Amino acid sequence: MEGTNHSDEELRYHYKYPHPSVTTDCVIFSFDGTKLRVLLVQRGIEPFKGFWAFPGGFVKMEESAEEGALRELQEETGLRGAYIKQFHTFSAPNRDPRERVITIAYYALVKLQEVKGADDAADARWYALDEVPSLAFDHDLILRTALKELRKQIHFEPIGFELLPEKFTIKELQNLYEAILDVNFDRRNFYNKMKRLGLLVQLDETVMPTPKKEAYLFKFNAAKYEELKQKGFRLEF
Amino acid sequence: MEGTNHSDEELRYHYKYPHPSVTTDCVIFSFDGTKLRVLLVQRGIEPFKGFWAFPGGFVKMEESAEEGALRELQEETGLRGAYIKQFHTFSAPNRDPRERVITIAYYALVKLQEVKGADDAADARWYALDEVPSLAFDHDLILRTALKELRKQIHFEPIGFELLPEKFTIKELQNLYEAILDVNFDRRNFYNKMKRLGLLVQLDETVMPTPKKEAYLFKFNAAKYEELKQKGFRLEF
DNA sequence: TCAAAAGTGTTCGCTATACACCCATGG
DNA sequence: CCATGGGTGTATAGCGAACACTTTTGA
Repeated sequence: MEGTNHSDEELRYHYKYPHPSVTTDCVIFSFDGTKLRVLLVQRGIEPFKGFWAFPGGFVKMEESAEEGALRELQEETGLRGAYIKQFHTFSAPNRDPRERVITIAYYALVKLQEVKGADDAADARWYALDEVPSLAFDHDLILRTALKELRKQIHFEPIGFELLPEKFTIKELQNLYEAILDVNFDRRNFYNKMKRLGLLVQLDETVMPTPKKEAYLFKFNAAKYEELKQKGFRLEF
Repeated sequence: MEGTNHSDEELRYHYKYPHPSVTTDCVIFSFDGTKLRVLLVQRGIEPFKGFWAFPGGFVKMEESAEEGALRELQEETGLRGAYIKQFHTFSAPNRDPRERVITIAYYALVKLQEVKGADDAADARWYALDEVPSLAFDHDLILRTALKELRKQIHFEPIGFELLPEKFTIKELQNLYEAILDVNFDRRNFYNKMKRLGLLVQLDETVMPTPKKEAYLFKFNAAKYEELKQKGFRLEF
């Protein structure tokens, strides 16, 4: 395919061989306290007009794909320097009907309360995982792949904390792991395991998540994590 | 950068915006019984002329990146359908001094004895991991990343078997895992663990790896692996 | 005073780990 | 007959999983 439909004057970049377009797409995960959510934007133009898709865009010539993904993330959520991870590059020849587009896909983990303001755009919405509609292009596949990689990743690194506020209850942490891995843990075993790992610091503060009993707040022990990482450890869930 | 230095007639592909080149690079691992090895090819042209690098090439417009990687693998080793896995896409703007090149990197696991014939090319050589010289472009980084991902992957899937012949001794399997993970296991514990997992089938055949005592041959129990994968299991090493 | 949520243990069985014994073979 | 390598076992400690008791609070 020789470029797209523009007049000749606009086609200022010439190559001996055909070149694909390269984009980044960003699967932005957040956690609402109960469910994992992803940020989708509604397409205003064809193809797939009206369909929902992940935020994304072309990789600029002077930036790396990761910088591009961070730029997309910032444009969409206002966040700088959130956790992102490249998880797969999608390159099926006809994944975009217009021209050959290869997309380098990232997932991002953001704290919902840090981004709240930015989601008042009419064309952007946080979808719970079980409410995600059929998506544009191959974005269904991208989402499935992102989830699979997120679940793998969480066995090696405590990335769950990227989705929680600074201070959180054990219950919230458990809900998060259950939402990501789609399993149920025994409350008391989860507590014991976390205690043994030493990745949590119990604070003096408490909150009343329900009007029944107060619950301690915890924060993530980053120092302990770095120490464990040196020795090479495994998170088990 | 507006393409490379060719006469205008040759530059038949025109785009409104600059497009990067997209290549695949293939880190081909094998195992010689003691050490993990990677296949390197020596560059005949600038830049990095004389340096060693991973086999790679442009992704054709009608093939996916994975198909391109399989094609590279076949050209270099003669093997069709070996195990390959995409592990990262490298996109630093100046990773190639000529023009913007983004590379989708795969690692392949091949059985050395199936490829023996193909490595008589003067410009290709199997290097043991601790003998790998300084590589062209960012291929040092690519190798480090490939190894890291291979080590992760082996915790979830028994990909080690892709590097061994059909029939092998427990000792060979242990050597392989030790080479990949760069650790040492107790011979008897390794044996017990493998036995419990049920992923091995002991054959009636024996060999004499050393002139001391005969050793049983085993083969991989693929059916058992599929069964375990259904239930969701974890390989521990 | 009772139901519901949260803090904190205990017990049991399995597995990782450390370690031991026996057998076969070549020198 | 002994050194070496390989097959197979056992004891212990620690963790995962199942399960219990207590406390606090609002209704």
